[in-house]
Amino acid sequence: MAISQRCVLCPVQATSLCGAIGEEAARALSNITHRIRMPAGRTIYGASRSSRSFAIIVSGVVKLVVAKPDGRQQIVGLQFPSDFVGRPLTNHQSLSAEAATTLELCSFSGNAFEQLMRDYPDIERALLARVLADLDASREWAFLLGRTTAQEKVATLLYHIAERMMPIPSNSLATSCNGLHAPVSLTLPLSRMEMAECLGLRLETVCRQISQLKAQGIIATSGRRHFEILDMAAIRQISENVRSLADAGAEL
Amino acid sequence: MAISQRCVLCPVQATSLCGAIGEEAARALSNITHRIRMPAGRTIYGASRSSRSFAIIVSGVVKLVVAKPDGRQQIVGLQFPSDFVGRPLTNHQSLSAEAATTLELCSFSGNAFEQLMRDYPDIERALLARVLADLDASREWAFLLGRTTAQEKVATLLYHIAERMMPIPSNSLATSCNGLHAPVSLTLPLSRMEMAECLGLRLETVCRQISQLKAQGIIATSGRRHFEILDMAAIRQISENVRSLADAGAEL
DNA sequence: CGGGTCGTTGACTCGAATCAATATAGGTGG
DNA sequence: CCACCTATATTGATTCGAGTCAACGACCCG
Repeated sequence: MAISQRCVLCPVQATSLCGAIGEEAARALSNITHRIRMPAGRTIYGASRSSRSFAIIVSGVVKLVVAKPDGRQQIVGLQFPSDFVGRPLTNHQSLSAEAATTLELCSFSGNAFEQLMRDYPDIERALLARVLADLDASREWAFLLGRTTAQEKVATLLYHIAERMMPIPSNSLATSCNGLHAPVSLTLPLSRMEMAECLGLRLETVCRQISQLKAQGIIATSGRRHFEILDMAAIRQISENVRSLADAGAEL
Repeated sequence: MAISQRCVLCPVQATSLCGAIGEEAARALSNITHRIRMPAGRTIYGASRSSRSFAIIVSGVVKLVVAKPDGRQQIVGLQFPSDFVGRPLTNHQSLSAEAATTLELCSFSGNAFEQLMRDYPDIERALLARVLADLDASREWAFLLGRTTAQEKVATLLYHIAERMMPIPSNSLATSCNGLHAPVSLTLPLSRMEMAECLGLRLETVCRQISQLKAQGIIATSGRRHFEILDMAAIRQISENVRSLADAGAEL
């Protein structure tokens, strides 16, 4: 048996950390995991909660938030299914993680996981690879925050989310949009307010940019969170300067 | 002999990656390193240069830059003495690293280092710890870019640089400023333009904010890059919302 | 000492924030 | 199932901070 019974049906097994480590390590890891669900809005960890546990996202979206005493806050990362959530090797958290949508997590104790990292170097290696990718993504996002217009910010966020929320062939988005305009349909995991918090904008500005994209016939919306990208090429073009190497696999 | 002959005099040995790994690993690492110097402005690595090598900064400052074809660019990180420079575990770079000042590096081949990581898990562990700290710092910086005024940005940058450029007792800054206003003197490793690129501002805006801080008697300048922080408490206060856990050791 | 880069200051513009009013979605209870 | 109610979202009018364009000044080099 290659992978544990309980993992064989897991939809993210192949693309998550567990799929990047050896058989033995994967089996050891599966022994300390358990599935948990939580509703949107729940805080997974933060400056307050010090109980250390980590997780892999099975379904749903997690937002990483930097919040200051005066009320200002900035979403500094989104984590999607197959991403790792948590901050190993420290006891104090500088940011908090919240469920943006209903979540299904494959969760495990922080201490047990850190012991496993010591026992199985390939777990540590796989985590290092993910953290490095997160770091690249975070720095790419810094460019977005510092150097782009509101229009580019909103278009880029839509593009990134579309990219990560698409069903498998992970790069179907990049390829499909080179062909003709097959409209892409997606349900955003974020409210307008949360989009604004991602982008360093106010929610009114996000609204106006969305309206403008609609007026240009580039996107269409129905309901509050359902979007259709009618002209993927246009979205790509608007955000083109922001996605230098995004199609190479960086997260968020 | 605890550490190699050539490392025993190294000023950053204790605080860099080499100081966080075992004796045997440190000796193995010292065998593949060599000191190199380079002038300010030199590109260490980037989308163009694909020759993979890594380094630990002995003296000087490195800036990590995201640059786009249309000329916009954003500095997404500063690395100081004892920091690790390079991007292991990938072949393509999404950002470039440039010498902000004259540099002295302890450099080593990427392939040799990655082999060493496999042989000595504590090297991998130490690198993971550093990358996680960089990730925290990068996310903290995202808050700065997305949610603060020009004034707060400039004050925070000055504070961060002062923090990292201070001679040893690493946290002398935080403590000394709780006492009376012992003016701190520092030479910035950045031009106005580079400060602006760090902060997502224009250089004129950086100038105006510096002038304003001078007018308030909080800082004084002499020459282009020499600064004195006359009122550290004020600098801290202006940037207070930005440094939630900065004193806990995050880099940049 | 002279020239050129870098830094500073000023006048004006513009994009996003702010303040305010209205509209719609989507859940709740009747 | 429908009408209501409240969150959320949208749009409008205005303000304000930072950007832009331009001129001037100072530092540092040869």
